[in-house]
Amino acid sequence: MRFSKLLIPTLKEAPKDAVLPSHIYLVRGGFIYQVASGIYDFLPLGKRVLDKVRTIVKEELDAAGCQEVQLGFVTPAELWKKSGRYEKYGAELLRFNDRKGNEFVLGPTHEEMMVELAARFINSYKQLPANLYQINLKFRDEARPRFGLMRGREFIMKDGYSFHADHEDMVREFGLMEETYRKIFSRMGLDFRVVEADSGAIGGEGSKEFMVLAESGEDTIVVCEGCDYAANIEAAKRAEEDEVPEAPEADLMKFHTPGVTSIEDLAKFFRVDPYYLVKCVAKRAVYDGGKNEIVLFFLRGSDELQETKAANSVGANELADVTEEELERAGLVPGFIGPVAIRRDPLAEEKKGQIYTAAKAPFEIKTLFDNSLKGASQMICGANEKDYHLVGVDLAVLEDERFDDLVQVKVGDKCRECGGKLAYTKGIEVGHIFQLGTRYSEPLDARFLDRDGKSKPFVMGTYGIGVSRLLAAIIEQHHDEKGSIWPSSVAPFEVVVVVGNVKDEEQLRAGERIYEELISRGVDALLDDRPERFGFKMKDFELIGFPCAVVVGKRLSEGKVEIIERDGLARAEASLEEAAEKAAEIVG
RNA sequence: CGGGGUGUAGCGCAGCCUGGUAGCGCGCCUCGUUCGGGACGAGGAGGUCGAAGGUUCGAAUCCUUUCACCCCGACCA
Repeated sequence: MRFSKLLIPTLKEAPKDAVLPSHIYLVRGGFIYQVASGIYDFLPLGKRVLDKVRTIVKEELDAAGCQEVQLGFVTPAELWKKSGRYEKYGAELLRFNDRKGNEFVLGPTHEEMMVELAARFINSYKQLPANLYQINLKFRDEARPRFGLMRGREFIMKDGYSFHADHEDMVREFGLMEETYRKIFSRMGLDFRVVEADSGAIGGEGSKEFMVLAESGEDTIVVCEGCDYAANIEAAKRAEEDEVPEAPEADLMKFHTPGVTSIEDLAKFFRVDPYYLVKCVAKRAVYDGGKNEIVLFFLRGSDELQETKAANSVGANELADVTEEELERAGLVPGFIGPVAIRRDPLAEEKKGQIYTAAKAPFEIKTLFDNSLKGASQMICGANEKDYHLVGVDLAVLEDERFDDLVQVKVGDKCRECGGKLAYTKGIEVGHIFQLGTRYSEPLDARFLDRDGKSKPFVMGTYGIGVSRLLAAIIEQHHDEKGSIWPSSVAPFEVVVVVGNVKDEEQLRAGERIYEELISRGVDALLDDRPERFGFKMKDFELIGFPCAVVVGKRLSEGKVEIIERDGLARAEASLEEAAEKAAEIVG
């Protein structure tokens, strides 16, 4: 290919609306162009990279025994209604009618369609297992698309679905896909972590995400400094703390705490560690069909609520904030909500002094407790009365209440695997694999006839890769202040042969010769034969980020050319004869 | 969806406050000179000033409405 014939509109200035390096360099390098919010055109260079990424994904999946198919992008709404997601998916699902008034949606994911396909053609256990995938366009009408290809509305995704006769076989395939994904991302030169993940609205039992480590990542992941443990913060767990702060000592009693409502103020007021305070987080849990209720989540004052865990725990689709007015209407006292009420012990009435017993909370609202409060004693909590807190509360009285893991792991918490320290890091989600089970096959009635002659729903797994997002993720990890630095495996071209001055016949001929030799060696090469000045072409090489440049210029008179590696910009001299070989070595 | 911001030539911007009929840099076209780090000179093409309505003799500029895009947050199989 000749640079002069290719449409590569590089830009000297960054588009004003781009903030991430990947976005800036993809636009400046002439890879992509924004058409509308979250929708991009791929120009020749971008398309080449996209195809290379796509090819790697396809090669590895095919090697793992998967079969590529392609499903319709426009899908009948009927299928979505059948699975119950037509309503549930919400505003992200772009709905529209055709000329006859039939309802359709633009596919944001294809569980429904793929299950339908499997149900139609897979009838027997003899056809199982099967793993079908596609690399296709998706559309999600995101509330807030951003960061170029990182979070688009229209994007390319590889989505795969496996069908099995039993759970065991699905788990085996899940493991195979994890291995396959590791190979795929390694081939792209990515530094990534496989993390335990929340299953989200798609449901399912086991789920892992593939996170490319990058500061600009939108996901926070928890990693252990001592072992391999890594998890999305939405799913991260920690070991129980064994070094706890010294407990305050007090008998159960009501304490006047005028205006003291925040955990911070309470800790100061009582001079106790927040570990001994009971924090209440009130949320409105929203369920299918818009049903909702107020739920109170109780945890230690030293912890924060992890909303995804909390929502999963009550089976809600989402948790919304609750206003103080709503709390008051529900009979609660904002700022002084506690899990128990206090009442005078009637038997103790006659005795001197004040003796109380804690009882269940005086309200009929769903409550959930974090595991760390199980059997906690010497706690301080709201008294459900304005300006009062209870001290010396023993939560053992809550034995039959519902406990669950609700807390967000903090930096410095202890690892469950090895006891090491947990830390935060940022990641870009480029892959996600789920053990789905029968979540879709059941409602969509996708069944097969098993060995024993019984009809059973498929046991499924589902596996996704954000193909277009990968372009952004790769640049986030491979760039410098001059531009992108593509790994050879996905570079738009592996080597660019820069002719210093095309009006110099000798230079042009030498450049063409090296270019031809590279091509015959199977190297994906580009000849920069544009009638531009030397510096201009070098800037483009650095901006676009071809892994290697062969510069044919001034020193050609001595039979020498220059070979520059993009990563680090190290230069080496080579004779005209050995240039192609050396360049091929660098990108090989 | 809440908060903030921006829309003027392909890109980046000035002009707006204080209304008088649109300008700069880059890019693009032609010619010439240059030719190892985004060259120089001369000439040129290109804009319903996001859209609609209003005020005014006159609106890029003032007022109203609306749309698009970006950022922070909420949300995100």
